Amino acid sequence: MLPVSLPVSLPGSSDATRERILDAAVALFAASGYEATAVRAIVQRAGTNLNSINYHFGGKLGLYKAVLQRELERAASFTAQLPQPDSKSPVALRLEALVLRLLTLFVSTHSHLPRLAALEVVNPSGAYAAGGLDVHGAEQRELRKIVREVQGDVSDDAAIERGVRAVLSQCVYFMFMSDALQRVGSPVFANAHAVRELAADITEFSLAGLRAQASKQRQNQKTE
Amino acid sequence: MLPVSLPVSLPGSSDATRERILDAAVALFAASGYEATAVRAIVQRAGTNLNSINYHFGGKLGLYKAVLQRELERAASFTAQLPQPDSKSPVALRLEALVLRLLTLFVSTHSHLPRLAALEVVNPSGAYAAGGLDVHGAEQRELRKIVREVQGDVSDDAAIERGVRAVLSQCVYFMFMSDALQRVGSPVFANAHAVRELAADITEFSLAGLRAQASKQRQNQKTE
DNA sequence: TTGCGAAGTAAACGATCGTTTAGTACGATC
DNA sequence: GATCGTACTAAACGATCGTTTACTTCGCAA
Repeated sequence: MLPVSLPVSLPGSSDATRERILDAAVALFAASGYEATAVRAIVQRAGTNLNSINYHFGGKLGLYKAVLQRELERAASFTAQLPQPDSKSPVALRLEALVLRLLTLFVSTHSHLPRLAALEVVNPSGAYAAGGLDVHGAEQRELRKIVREVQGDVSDDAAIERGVRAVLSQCVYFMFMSDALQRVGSPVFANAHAVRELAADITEFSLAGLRAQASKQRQNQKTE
Repeated sequence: MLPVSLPVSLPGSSDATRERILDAAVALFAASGYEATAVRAIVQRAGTNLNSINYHFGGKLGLYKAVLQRELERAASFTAQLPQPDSKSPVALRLEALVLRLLTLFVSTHSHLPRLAALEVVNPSGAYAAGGLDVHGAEQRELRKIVREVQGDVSDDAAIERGVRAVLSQCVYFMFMSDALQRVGSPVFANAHAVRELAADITEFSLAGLRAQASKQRQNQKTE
């Protein structure tokens, strides 16, 4: 046998090492959180030296921030290619597209981001900005718009907040619970079709809920 | 000055020391989770010796289990004195009472349990049984019953699961988010009145949602 | 009075943590 | 060809972790 250089797993250049570390780190951070993950475990998984994290990322925290940034970018580019109806479409359709977008952001089948975000929300490490809730800022703004539209004339700030919370809570639920549900054995969303069905169901449920909130609000305003 | 024995902060008997440790531990565990909490921090806050945890609880894990058990018992005795309408009351009333019970379980104004449970769900320590989701087993069973009742004739297992998930997700939302919301500055439920209003809103929203799910189900069955 | 066990204290142990320091290999540059 | 900066390696450092061991105190029973 000729001493050929192996095509895979070679130390490679700096960029390759960086990527290997990032790949190992995101898996471990997502599994156990920032504090509970040891840098020795990361470098062992990545097959690099103990010092490589400090060399390439300036330390454990720097690596963690790099991991978060990469996952955020990946998630953004993933949701960017989702269908996005224009603002003239019926509300029901726009709401369903938005719910699907949120679910895609929150269900951790292809991305580690939901898991990392859940860990950050429950136990913030400070690497996220402030509260770490601005990940889906654009989605939340659009949701507010849709809710106002459904509520119609009786819409005020408090009513909008109630509606947004009701819809959003059904989506974030999976960010926190998808791993726990899988752990218990409950069926989790294996394919994109199941996620679309879930989005349709949440939309159905929420549209009726929002209208009920609005009509209740209309009653209250009458009695005043 | 006579060498009088100080009336407060005396080491006291064993039971008093145990309670002091438990009080200090539950606050720190709830703040940072099991792993991130140091036993040295607990004993410092409790004003006891470093070895007191191993002496009274057999170790850090034993203390954690004792903390969980005490919080579970306290929460159970707290929700036990909540209004519970009999099974002949209208569904809307029973649903609202159930939602209020769930919210009381999940909003961490008077108890550390929701916070501990959120940390356990996202990052299980193993001290909880299996997945740690059976805390509200009785409530979940009753919710299933109510959902079936609202859905009426079109109710099957999958439909019930969808309904339960929709209602439950709006309640668990606060278990995970109440601390994060407070951190961001969003108004959180200071008094029992606000929680009751929230329960009424969730009930209103969910009842309409459940009925919409059922009528959709009815449509689907027709077209088959 | 003696002995004993429960409660509390002080000190140290071994393990693990993230980081630092020192040193090597090597291609590019002057 | 000497020099420099990049990538990588190996070893050690200081701090912190949970736990263990040895010891003191003290009420109570034999």
